[in-house]
Amino acid sequence: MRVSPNYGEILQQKFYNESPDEVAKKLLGKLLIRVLDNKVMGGMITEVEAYFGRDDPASRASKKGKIGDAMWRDPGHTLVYMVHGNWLLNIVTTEREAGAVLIRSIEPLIGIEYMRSLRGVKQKKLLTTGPGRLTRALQITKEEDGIPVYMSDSSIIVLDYLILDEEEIERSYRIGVTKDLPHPYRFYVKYSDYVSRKGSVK
DNA sequence: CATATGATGGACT
DNA sequence: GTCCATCATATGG
Repeated sequence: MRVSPNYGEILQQKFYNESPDEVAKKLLGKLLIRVLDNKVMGGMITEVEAYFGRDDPASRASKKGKIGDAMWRDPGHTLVYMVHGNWLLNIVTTEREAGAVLIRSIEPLIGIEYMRSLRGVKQKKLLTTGPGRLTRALQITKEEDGIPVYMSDSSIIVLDYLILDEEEIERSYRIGVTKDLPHPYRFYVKYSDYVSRKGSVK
């Protein structure tokens, strides 16, 4: 693990213009920033999942509807939609193929008390570990759908921070999907406590 | 309009 | 581990 020489800089749009699994791994260790009511909150991305276009039975892009259509948006834009009563935050990847990265967990670093007030939980661990918990702590809803995360005046931004080595990244099958691919597409920071579930693929 | 379906979370045994 | 409240979509009558 090392700190990126570009620490603190906004990741450019081209960062997202790769396959979902590549972008997912690269996003681990980066900073997710949320600006709301002249306040700032966020933390380090610790857990993500990659979703592809066609040939991915778990992806909404393989089905009809506006969520699937949105996965053909420009890279680096948010994609927010509701599942099981929770808003889920994704970032759209490649311009050529449908795909997105689901942000599942972050380690709270900035504006922790503000996030706590929005979530109403005592434990820091329960603040932002889990895709639904994360969006509630950062107050992300349909209002935040389609935002470019590479623009400095956006309300959701991703900044450069850490660069992780391969061996610091654990992988497993995606959580909660009914039909998964025969390949692990969930990635998380191995030694982080801020991960919704541990466990790897054999 | 009615109902089924989740990329979930929280309460509970 | 199990159960079920949750609610935006999709789909069928």
